Parts: sequence; structure tokens; C-alpha cells
Amino acid sequence: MRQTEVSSWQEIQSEVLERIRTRKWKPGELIPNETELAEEFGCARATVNRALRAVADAGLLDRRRKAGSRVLTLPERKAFVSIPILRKEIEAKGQAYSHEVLHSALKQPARETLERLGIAKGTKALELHTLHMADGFPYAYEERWINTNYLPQAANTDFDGLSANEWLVANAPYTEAELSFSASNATARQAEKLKIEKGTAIFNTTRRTTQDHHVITFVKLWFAPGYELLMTV
Amino acid sequence: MRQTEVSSWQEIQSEVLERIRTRKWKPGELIPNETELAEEFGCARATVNRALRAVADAGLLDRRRKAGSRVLTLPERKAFVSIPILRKEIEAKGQAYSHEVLHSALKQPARETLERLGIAKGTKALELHTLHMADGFPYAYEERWINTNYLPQAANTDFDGLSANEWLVANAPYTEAELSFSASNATARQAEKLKIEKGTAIFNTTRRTTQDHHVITFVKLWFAPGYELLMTV
DNA sequence: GATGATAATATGTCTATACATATTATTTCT
DNA sequence: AGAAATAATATGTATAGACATATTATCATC
Repeated sequence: MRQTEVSSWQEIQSEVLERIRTRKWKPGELIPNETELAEEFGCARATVNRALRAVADAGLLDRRRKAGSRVLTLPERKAFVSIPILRKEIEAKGQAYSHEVLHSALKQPARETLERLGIAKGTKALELHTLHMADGFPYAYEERWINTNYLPQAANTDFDGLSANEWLVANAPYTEAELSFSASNATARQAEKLKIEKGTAIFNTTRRTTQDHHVITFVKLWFAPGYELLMTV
Repeated sequence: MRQTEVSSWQEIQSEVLERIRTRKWKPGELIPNETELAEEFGCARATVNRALRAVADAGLLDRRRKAGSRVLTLPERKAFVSIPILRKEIEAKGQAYSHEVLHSALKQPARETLERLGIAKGTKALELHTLHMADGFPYAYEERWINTNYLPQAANTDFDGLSANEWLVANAPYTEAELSFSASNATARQAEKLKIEKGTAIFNTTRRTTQDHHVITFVKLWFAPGYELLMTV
């Protein structure tokens, strides 16, 4: 039997998904064990294992040693969002990206920010205010703090050329992050920066990036009206 | 050599992540091939393969046959968001969930909705307006269309008890979805439903759920002020 | 030099087998 | 009966070896 003819873990995966979807295997139910399925599909147990692991990763199966694999009742579907770099996002729309650093200062943050950065009182950090533009129009206004205790090189960097975001991606990549999304009415200051009317609803994101439990940067972004975040499950 | 002593694909995975993080393997660079790594770690190639596949899944490596594995320069970070059921979300905050169906009608949708549901002109669909509440206070207002051509049972269902969302999860589980998130100023109608002032910034989500390329439901949700969507990368 | 055939190579997948480990079921002992 | 020890079981992981497949590099040909 040529190996790709009948089996292949992906075909088994689709078959499993199909049986779950059509409710041949009902929510809450235990499915046959790997050995039985391997026999049915005429393949090795490892192949079934690979397929079932993939389905479990997708959040549709609960797999337990000795207990077996069970179809989950209310699958907590997990959505993938990729967090693009603003420049790329804007360029992907066919618009020209540019940015302007409106403020840059090494200073002692307020108590709240100290906590968010996880640094001691009396320590300084780099504060940056940046306006991101698409075709010259305000796209997003950014307020960022960079932990210069952890990343001292940041203090001597000029962010006029390369944006702080891209600089960080290049100089402190592969980090963890917490994100939050919300809506708010533009304050007078935000309205002025984004050249919109005060009170207009704007989409906000905040991001806290860490590496080895050290906070690297904390950013707030306010997007110009019309912004939409898309994702698929 | 006992198998769990030295190796294990997870240990190899951490080591690989560590080498990427510390830039021993720099962005853009080609890493040693599986056979070489297997030798270095003293394990089978399959074990290295498993580890590298996991790192690639996490979005840090680009793996190509013959070409080898390369550290990605700008890792497109992928965030996991789980889309909870509103009831669970509210209950998780320790608040009491309740909902009220304000409108329910089988009718011919407007052209725009027809398109979104992917159904023919002249066809009817079920329109539902629901208010979700936490501790009796408005939490989110929902406008939903259900494709009764694909899910005829929905037409005869009473959504006063079980919310449409939960009914759908139970009756048409394991679907695909597209989500969007944005901010807007509350219209007069929205403000009235959510008992807030007109113009207040509210967080919106829309969701289109499909199964086998058939649209099952299309939902818009407006959240009461203060709502925040969280996720981690 | 361009083109097309051919070889070389790294990853992708499968098999069979073995042992590990978590968890449940059963038996034994008190 | 209840607790503790033991067996049974399904998944988890590792191994060596084989073949598949995509892609690159090389070489022959015109």
C-alpha cells in the first residue's frame, strides 16, 4: 500500500471533523480509541494520534490519558488575530505610511505608569508620543513608555526614521504581550491630534509587552474614526 | 538512555526558542537542519521535527522543504482570543445574566442583509433583537439575522429561554466565523436600548458565522460603555 | 547565455515498536 | 464499608527506518 494513497493524518483529521460536525460523534460523547480508529482507517496509531491532536488543538476534542477522547460540548473557539505593524497595515491598503514623533523625553513616570512598567519609584523611562499617518492623514495617535532600564539603547535612539514599534520588533523581538481593545469618546487633546471633533467615538488599543517577565514597553493607541479590527475563527 | 531524561520535543522547543530569543540564531538566518540538530540533542530526527514544527506554528520559523528552516524577521504575532458566550462572560464577573427578546420576526431582509446572509432575493429570514443584561443593567444590544433556509428549526424556536447564541452553538456547532471590532457613537435608538446618552462611544462587534460556505447567522452587538476585550499573545 | 533535464537535499509523513504516564477500575486488606 | 495497593487502559512520546515531495543546484544541450 503506498502511504499517501488511503491515509494521511490530514484526511483522518477531516474525517474526524466531519463526524463531529454531522454529529455522528455527538457533543459530550467519547469517540473510539486510537487503536480502533487506526484499524478502521488502516493506518498506524501514530497517524491517528497526529490527526486527533490537531483536532484537539482546534478546541473540538478533550483528550485524556486512560479516559479517552471526548467531543467538547461548547467548544470555546479560539480566534487568531495577527497584530500587524501599523506601517504594513497602512501600506497593505495602498496608502503611504508616515509618522511624526511629537514628544520624546526621558522622565519619571507617574505612579500608575511605574506599576504598569514594573519599575521602581524614582526610576526614569522614555516617553514617546507619535502620530501615525496614512497618505498624510492622521491614522492613529500613540502614547508609549519604553523601559530604558531593561533596554538602555532605546534612550539614545532616534525614532524619527524608524518607528518605535519597528525598532522594538527589531531590537527586542519574540516577546509576550497583553492587549486590550475598547471604545471611547475623543478627549480634546486626542481630537486635536487626530484632527477630528471632540467626542467622536474612537477605537483604542493598549499593549503591554514583556520579555522574561520584564515589561519592555507599554503603549496606548487611538485610531482615527472608521478603524476596524478583523479576525477569523 | 531513558527517553525522558535528556530529550523530549518540548525541551528542544524551549532551547530553540531560547536561541531565537537570545539571537544565537538571528532573524533571517538559516538554522541547522533536522539531522544535525538531532545529532546535537542526541535524539531522533522525528523529535526535532516535532519541536521545530511547534515553533513554526507559533510563527517564529519559516520551514521549507529543501530550503531549510529560517528565523522569521518580522514575526507576525498571532494572538489567541476566545470568543466567550455572553452569559458565561457575565457570570465569570460574578454578575447575574439575563436577556430579553425585544423583537422577533420572519421577514424579508434588506438587500444588504440578503447579501451578507448569501440568500436569494425574496427569501425570508429570522430577525431578532435582543438585550443582554448583567445584574439587570444593559450589557449589550444585539441585532441578529438567522438563515432559516439553512436552519429551518430556528423559525419555530422560542429564544426567551435560551439565547439565540447558545441555541446556535448547540444546534449548529463547529462553524467558521468572521469577526470585526470597531467603535461608534451611539445612535438615538442604541442609546435608548442601552440606557445611555446618545453619542456615547460604544464598542461594536459583528460576526458572520458559516458552515459549509452557508451563512448561518449574522450578528451585530453594541456593548455598553466600559466594555473591554482582552487577549494575550 | 538561455533552457530543460537531472541530481541532490531538507523537510513531510508514515510505519512498527517500545516504554511512559495519567487515570480509572479492581482487588485486597483492615 | 472504606482505604490502600494493584492492575488495566488510553493517550503521550520516543525510536529507527523508509519513502514522498518541494525546491534548489548543477549539468548538458541547443
